Amino acid sequence: MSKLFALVDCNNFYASCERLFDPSLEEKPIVVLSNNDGCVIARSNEAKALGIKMGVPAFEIKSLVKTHGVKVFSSNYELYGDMSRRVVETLQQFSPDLEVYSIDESFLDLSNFYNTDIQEYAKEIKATVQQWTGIPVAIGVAPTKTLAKVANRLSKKSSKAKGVLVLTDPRHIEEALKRTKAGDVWGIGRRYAKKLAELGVHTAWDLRHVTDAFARKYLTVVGLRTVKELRGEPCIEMEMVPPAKQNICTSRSFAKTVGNLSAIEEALATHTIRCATKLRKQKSCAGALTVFLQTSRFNEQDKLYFNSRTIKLNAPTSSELELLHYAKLALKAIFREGYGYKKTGIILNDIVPENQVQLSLLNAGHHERDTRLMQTLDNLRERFGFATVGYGMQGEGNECALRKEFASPCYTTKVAEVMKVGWNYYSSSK
DNA sequence: TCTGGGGTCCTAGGACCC
DNA sequence: TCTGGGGTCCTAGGACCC
Repeated sequence: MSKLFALVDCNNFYASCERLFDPSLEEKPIVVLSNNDGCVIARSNEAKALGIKMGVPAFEIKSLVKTHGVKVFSSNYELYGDMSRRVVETLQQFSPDLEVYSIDESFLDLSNFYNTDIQEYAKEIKATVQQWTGIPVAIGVAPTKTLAKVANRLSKKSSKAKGVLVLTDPRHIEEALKRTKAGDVWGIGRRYAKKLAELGVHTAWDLRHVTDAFARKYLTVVGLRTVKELRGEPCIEMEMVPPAKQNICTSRSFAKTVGNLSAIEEALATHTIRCATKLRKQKSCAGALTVFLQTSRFNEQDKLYFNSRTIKLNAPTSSELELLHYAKLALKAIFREGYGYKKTGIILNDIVPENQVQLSLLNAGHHERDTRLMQTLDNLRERFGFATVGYGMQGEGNECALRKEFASPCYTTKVAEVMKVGWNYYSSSK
């Protein structure tokens, strides 16, 4: 039986979310900025029409913002996460076989609907999401995921499609691939697009017709899969259950450069706690951690520095007390006086399911006590917000604090009662 | 002055083993 | 003196995604 996939993609997702709470923003240019209000990561159609490009630094669009009254927002990931969940819940009404591909995209397996009027069905999905969540979406439907991506993209560009495009007829597929640049195909990035152009492959239609050997040689087995998918042969399966992450990372840039160790320690402690929380959420333990520290990539006069340190743990753990202890050691090992640092972060590696961790007699007692404490902390943070419970080491200084000049109002106010546990809790009690 | 954050997969090459 | 070949594991680097 033939396969059929839909890709549902939220239009200008973050910008659409911000617009939801303020109807006066309808048809106004909106941009959403990255952490630290650094660069543009989402734009409404009106902002795109002004020529504001994805990823440009915020300071470069200042005059455009002023002259055209562009509404600027700092990013609010809690809001976007919440809206994303509502969109997914709505989509689940239409097919139980759903893959959440990213915060604003989901694949639906519609193979069982092959003989129904798929165009009408897709239109109904689009209208329902709009009505239930207020988020506009575009839908592409095709026999493979890669072709569904192509369809989705064209559905937004064509005024006739109005956000819904079904590609099943071979003549329509040919037309679509001829109108799509090779570099706009899912899996073909900037480097490959350049290389392909040098080899005479310019459109998705060209790419569909390269030989397997050519694809394998220049694009590896991954690219070969892409080429086959363009031919209509499904190679990329639905992933209904997201696999556990093999690496978990938390990092942030500082609003200003920072030179002293204790301020960086505070920031790293917060990153470590966030990272450990993600780790426990997927019920895993980490066998190693990597801490990195770097100066700005952009400031050419200043001395550049990047360094990282990996520490293997005696046994996999999800205790943030233990992780904090080693993160601090790793940071100390790579910190050098005399630099203006811009970013630090932690990566948890060698991740295993928590129920696979062998308890040695040595760490068993510690482990049980830590596990109970971590559960308590997770519960408190879940109920009252992440800032509820911290440690002395996180400090109150905000030398490394994020800049968020354009935050939208906080509709759900959180209780912020700070309970302090000493920085030395772990090491002194060991 | 001001430039994000968080992931995955593949390949080539070196170390090491028999 | 003769100096092979196959396998595994690990890591760094490069490519991609949103």
